Amino acid sequence: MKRSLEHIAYEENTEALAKFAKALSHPTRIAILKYLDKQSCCFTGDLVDVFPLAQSTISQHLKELKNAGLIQGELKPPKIKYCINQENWKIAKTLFQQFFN
Amino acid sequence: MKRSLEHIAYEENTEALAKFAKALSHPTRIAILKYLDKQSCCFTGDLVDVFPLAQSTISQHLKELKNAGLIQGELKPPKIKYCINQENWKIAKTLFQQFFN
DNA sequence: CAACCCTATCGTACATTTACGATAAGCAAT
DNA sequence: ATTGCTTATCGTAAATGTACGATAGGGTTG
Repeated sequence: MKRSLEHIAYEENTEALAKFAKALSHPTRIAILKYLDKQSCCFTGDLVDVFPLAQSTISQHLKELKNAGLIQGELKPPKIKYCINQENWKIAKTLFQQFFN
Repeated sequence: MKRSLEHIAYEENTEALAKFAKALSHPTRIAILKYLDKQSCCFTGDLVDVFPLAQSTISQHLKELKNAGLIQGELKPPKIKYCINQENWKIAKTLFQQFFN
């Protein structure tokens, strides 16, 4: 990618906002979050039933949402229950609000 | 990418939101929009001076923002004046607001 | 029309994303 | 310990994204 070696010094919160936006940049992930919000929580398998995507693909999207901090998983053997991470959700909400004035 | 051939039928606005989020998914584009908001408008050259990026790279980012509808360009020969596209900006704002409840 | 300024586009290189099937890993129950 | 269920991870393939330098194009001015 021939990137500049030095890191660009962005303004406060710019990168945090970009990171959240990136997590939201795929319609499937938006849809997953909408689903989570509606159901309050769900298991990976539920999503595999809802979307015409492979289980591994869903798992990958969940991983990205988790990495962005927008969701969190809780072990409910043999399943994993995913919920919105309310704390970070609020942070994201605030960042977008501020950004759009 | 071995994509599914058929298009997934997402809920209303899901793809529109993802498209806006994608435009915001790079810190440089966020920074450009913040700059545009502060200055109300600017020329490509201004941004080339502000960011440590090649002119072609800046131009590419502007193109993506334009494709997403978030900015618009106006010919002011020999320059091009870029401004926020207020109409679509409002739409994006509303979509994010709705999404975050 | 020639020269100039500014910006877009082209060509290229490499990283990242998205998708799949196959396989591994974690845990409960038999 | 083995089986079964669920989910994550691996390996792979193709598309997309990000960056650069070089070049082209559009429009004004000399």
